[in-house]
Amino acid sequence: MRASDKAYEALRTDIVEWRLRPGAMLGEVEQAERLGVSRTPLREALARLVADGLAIQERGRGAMVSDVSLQHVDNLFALRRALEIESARIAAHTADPAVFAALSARFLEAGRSATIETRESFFQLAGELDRSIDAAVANPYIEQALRSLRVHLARIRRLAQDDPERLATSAIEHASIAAAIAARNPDVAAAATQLHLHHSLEHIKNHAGSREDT
Amino acid sequence: MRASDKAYEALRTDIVEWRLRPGAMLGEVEQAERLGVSRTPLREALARLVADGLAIQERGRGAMVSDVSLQHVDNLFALRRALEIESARIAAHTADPAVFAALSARFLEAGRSATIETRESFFQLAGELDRSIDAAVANPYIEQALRSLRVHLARIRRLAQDDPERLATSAIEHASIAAAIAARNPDVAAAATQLHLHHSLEHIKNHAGSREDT
DNA sequence: ATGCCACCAATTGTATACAGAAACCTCCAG
DNA sequence: CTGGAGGTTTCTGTATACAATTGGTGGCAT
Repeated sequence: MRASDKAYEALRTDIVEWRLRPGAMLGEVEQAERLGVSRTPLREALARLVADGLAIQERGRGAMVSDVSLQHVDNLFALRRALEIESARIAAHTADPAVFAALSARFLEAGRSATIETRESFFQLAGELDRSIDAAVANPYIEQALRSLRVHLARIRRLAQDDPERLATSAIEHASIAAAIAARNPDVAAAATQLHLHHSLEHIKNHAGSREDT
Repeated sequence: MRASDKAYEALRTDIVEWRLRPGAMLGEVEQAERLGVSRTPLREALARLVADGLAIQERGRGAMVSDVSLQHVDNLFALRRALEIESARIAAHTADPAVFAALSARFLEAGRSATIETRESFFQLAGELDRSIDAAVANPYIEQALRSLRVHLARIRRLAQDDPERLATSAIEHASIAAAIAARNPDVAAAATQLHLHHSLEHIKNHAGSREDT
């Protein structure tokens, strides 16, 4: 693996998992020494982070971890609506019903046994649905836009305080999306996605947690 | 201006305007000498092109200008539908009616006097509409996704053989979009955008030109 | 006391030198 | 004549040295 890739992955993970907080300065020399690479590959990594929108370049002072606020969350969900609803629609046209029927069943099962311990496995299952939709959409342009979007979503996930109740509801909503795609019904798939996004956003806005942990 | 920015702009323009054809290899040393910069900033420029999807990294052989085909056009328009329809919808909620009413009138005027000579001024007007919608949407995430999209659209524009008739029709379609936004009617704005995209895609697919010019 | 200018320190931006890896060509063997 | 292996060559990937720009700080003048 290239050193620049290693540096990029490390920095992105640190930012997404809030080890590098918004506003933190990313000095080239400092980060290069911390990650054990030279300034050249680290510079490339920083450029990619800026392109992703995870950092912004502060002229003369280096790169800074970009800010997150509820206003940003609204903006992010507007993009999410545009991309995910259309993706669900397309997937409902092209998907293999068996794959999504199976996913739907697994979501229903996850919804029945939702506790705070199953949180990680639930997110993994949601990731599987994402990948299955990507595969059904089969559109590299949409895929790239979604990949960029999901990085930001993973970062603001920490803003939401997930309780078992919300996880269970979310699982059922995911199950509905998968079921609609399996049924090859684009309108229902779009509606289920829109409903899920609405509830998800409402939950974040109503249960925005403080950031004093970690 | 930084040397890396200069190299990026130069290469992007060369690719968008088909001076660098799909499949062309972009050797670091060769391009660095051609553009009069060192390998380090050129490398950064190449990384940005790869991130944009205008080039793909060929392991061991450097970067290659990415391919364009009718299949890619379909994929690109699927993303365009997702982003532009939602953008039109949002703009119809927030826009200043006066701005878009004026744009609509200018599009109608452009549609009446459409010749092959007014082609460039028409594209400039379309660009103004894009920027006005961006300003109304006021969403950096969507804006970035649209910016990336428009680079690809500018490249495939050369695939379409624009005749005065299509330019006139397109102007009227743009006028409808602007008018719907001015009227603050999201559904009509979305419908007008969808119609425009459909016609635009149909035109490209039916009139795909050969690429033996320039 | 406050505002402005100049200097200084630190950080980014660029260039070049070096190392490692991959592709191509050549030569040999079957 | 064809296939494979080894070497050569050219490329990318990395490190480091140097230059230029910028932000901060201190002093001076008003």
